[in-house]
Amino acid sequence: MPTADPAPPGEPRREQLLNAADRVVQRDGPGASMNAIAAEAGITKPILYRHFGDRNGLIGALTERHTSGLLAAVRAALDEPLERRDRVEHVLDVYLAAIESRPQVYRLLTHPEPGDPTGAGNALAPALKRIADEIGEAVRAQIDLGSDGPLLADAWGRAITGMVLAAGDWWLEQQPCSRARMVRSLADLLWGRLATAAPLPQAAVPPGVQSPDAVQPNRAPGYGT
Amino acid sequence: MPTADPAPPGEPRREQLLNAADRVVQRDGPGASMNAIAAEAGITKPILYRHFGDRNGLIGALTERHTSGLLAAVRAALDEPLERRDRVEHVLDVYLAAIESRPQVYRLLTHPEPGDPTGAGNALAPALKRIADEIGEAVRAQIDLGSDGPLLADAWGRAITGMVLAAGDWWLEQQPCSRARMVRSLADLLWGRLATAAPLPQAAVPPGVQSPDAVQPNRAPGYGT
DNA sequence: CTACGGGTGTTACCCCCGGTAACACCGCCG
DNA sequence: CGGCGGTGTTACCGGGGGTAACACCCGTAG
Repeated sequence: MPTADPAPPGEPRREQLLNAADRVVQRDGPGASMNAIAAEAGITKPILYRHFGDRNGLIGALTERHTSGLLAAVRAALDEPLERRDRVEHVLDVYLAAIESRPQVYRLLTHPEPGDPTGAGNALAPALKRIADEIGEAVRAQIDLGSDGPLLADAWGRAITGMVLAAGDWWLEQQPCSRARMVRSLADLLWGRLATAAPLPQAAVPPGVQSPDAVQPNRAPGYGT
Repeated sequence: MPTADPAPPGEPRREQLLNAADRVVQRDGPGASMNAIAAEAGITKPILYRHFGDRNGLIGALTERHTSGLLAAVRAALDEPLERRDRVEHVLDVYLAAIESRPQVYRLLTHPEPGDPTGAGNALAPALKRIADEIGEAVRAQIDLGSDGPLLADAWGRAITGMVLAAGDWWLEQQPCSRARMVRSLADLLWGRLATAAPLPQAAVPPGVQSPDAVQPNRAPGYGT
């Protein structure tokens, strides 16, 4: 009994398939099989491959949908006319709110399939790489970091994104506190509270210690400063 | 011609198999197949499964080996009697040095297989979770953060680990600067340089703006502070 | 000497996954 | 009418993780 679905023409086939894929991913998490997605769409695999080439194509198209919203929200938050601390908190809040509202989608965006044996650089999924670039761009445009600017902007973009990824993952899993408090905690970290907080008494460093042999580079050819 | 290898008894079988697995992972990266590992060891799959149960068992045993070294190094760096900034830089340097010296091992530790469809919390691989705990422990023991201490320690442990993971990944891939400079960049971020650096002129916020509607929680039931 | 048990090893198989080839049907347009 | 593009199918391939069943060696106990 083929053609059970009259195929509403208002929605092109591709969109239908993506919707089906979306449903399966929401249910089974990332790693949903092509068979499962095809079954959910009421069809068989080859059609999926015709439309999307391979699994990456499908997942890519799927993530693209969800990424655009998150990315736009982050970008907007980065350009908000607020004081710097408030702007940073706003960005953090936008991200945490997004992952809180749709955890499965978030997992799809942040934990792509790992398989590829080539090179490195898989810590950040494509969607997150774009966020990292966005943050780097904002830092470069808004903050004066002297001659180190370009390097710091890129490095910090990755660093902050990874920080929020890991912390957000943990927060989502454990729910140890409210979102607002999590936002403040992370902003505090970025604001150097780790550096300025008082030491605990018994942990005080014996006075006179400065910086003996710490951080002696034992490898790495000397380029850069 | 079986029993080609006289099986040196000084090294129990299990260690031999792990060594073979190690070689394959160094060559093929994580995601090396059980067949490949078995072949490298000169045997066939069932023996591997007898010794390690399943793939996770093998990979687990393999990571455990390498993790212990890194973890011990980080722990030692965290307890170094240095000024706080130097201690943090030392920890960062230890991590970056480790991933720099053996990238494939590092990839194995940081990017485990992603497949599991259960819950969330996969952003940090087990090895990194342990590092995160270690950092949290150090923060809790060494720094006075008032009543927020426990929460901040755990959150920051994850956050810092994720930050270094993502930044380290990028640094390893792009090699944009020396290791020492990367260490300084990240420490600068943790030291609040993002907060204190001067704004670029054209990005100045119109005076009078304070913190209007930023960070308005639109979801999340109100627990926590 | 025989019987046993544990460790080592094998072949052959199962199921599922991603991906593809080959073929079939419908409907539209020249 | 003939094509042609889109939708669909069944059947298959190679390779992945994982397992069942069988075979061999060898040291030890009766």
